[in-house]
Amino acid sequence: MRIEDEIKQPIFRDEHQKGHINLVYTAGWLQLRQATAFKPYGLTLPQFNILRILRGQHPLPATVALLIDRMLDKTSNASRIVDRLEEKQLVTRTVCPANRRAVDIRITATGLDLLSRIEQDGVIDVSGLRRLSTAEVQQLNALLDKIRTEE
Amino acid sequence: MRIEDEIKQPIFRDEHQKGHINLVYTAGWLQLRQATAFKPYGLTLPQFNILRILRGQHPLPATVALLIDRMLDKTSNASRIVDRLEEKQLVTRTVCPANRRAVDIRITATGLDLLSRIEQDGVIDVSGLRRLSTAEVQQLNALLDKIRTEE
DNA sequence: CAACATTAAATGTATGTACATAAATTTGCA
DNA sequence: TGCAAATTTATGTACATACATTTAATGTTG
Repeated sequence: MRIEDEIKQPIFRDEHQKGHINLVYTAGWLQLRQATAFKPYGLTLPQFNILRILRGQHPLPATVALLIDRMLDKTSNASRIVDRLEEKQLVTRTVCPANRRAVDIRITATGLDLLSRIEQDGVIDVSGLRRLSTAEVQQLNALLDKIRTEE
Repeated sequence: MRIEDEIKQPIFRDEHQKGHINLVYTAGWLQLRQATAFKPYGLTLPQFNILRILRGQHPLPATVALLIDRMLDKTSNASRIVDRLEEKQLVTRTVCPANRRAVDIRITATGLDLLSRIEQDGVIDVSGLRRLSTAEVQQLNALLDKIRTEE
């Protein structure tokens, strides 16, 4: 469906405004689809993303700072997302012995199991961008990188 | 900056996964820029968007249902965003006489003034997509619409 | 070494998102 | 008419986002 119809706005100021709105709307569309897919497993999207970063580190621990560094949303509060994962016993938190200010965060066996179950069920591998060919995705990546070019 | 460097992930599973992450990341980047621009005026991005819809209706009222219909994020809670705008006296709420279930929401003179001040300051007209040519934005719009194609 | 700055994480507060449910009103139809 | 269904908004709860502040540990420097 064209963006004009999705939000019932027939006319945009210009193609750039329409592109901006389309971009934000499409990203939201993708994220809602993903969030819905993870819901049966009791995970939100940020929780899932942090679990995956932790699996990437496993068996080494990650600190909160490392999680923020790798997260898409730098301003989100990794500390509290880890709270939720800890309550569900999907991760552990221990004071880092080498630097007692830092906290070592590790994925548990339960957490690893949950991730593999999600993957076995094929939840992740269905790409939200499957309508696009590889060439089209490359085009998209180039355009997006260009948008974020600083002066 | 390339998305690989933004989130310090050197390798993606495939171009599609990279595109997905790039899309979500870039939309967040755009929204954070916008939110920062509106902050000096005491408005959040959703609040600003609702104010603009109300101005589009002015002097006719809008209902909550109409706001939801035109919002990018259909699941957000328009009622509570209107709460904030009402507290700031930028909008009024009155029971709709023709249908007492509905609520007539109107932008106030203060609200209209605020919007024109924001526009005079040139906050909105600086497009987040100014790095792209018109042809590139058209390409982008076509790709985004294709992503959201249903089976 | 003591004082001060820096770093790492947690906490506080306001707002927004996602979804379920409630309350009031209107509509439709037996 | 009367009553169930549908409509419209508001409210409740859990979680996330955005940003400021606090707490504790570590570094730095006179």
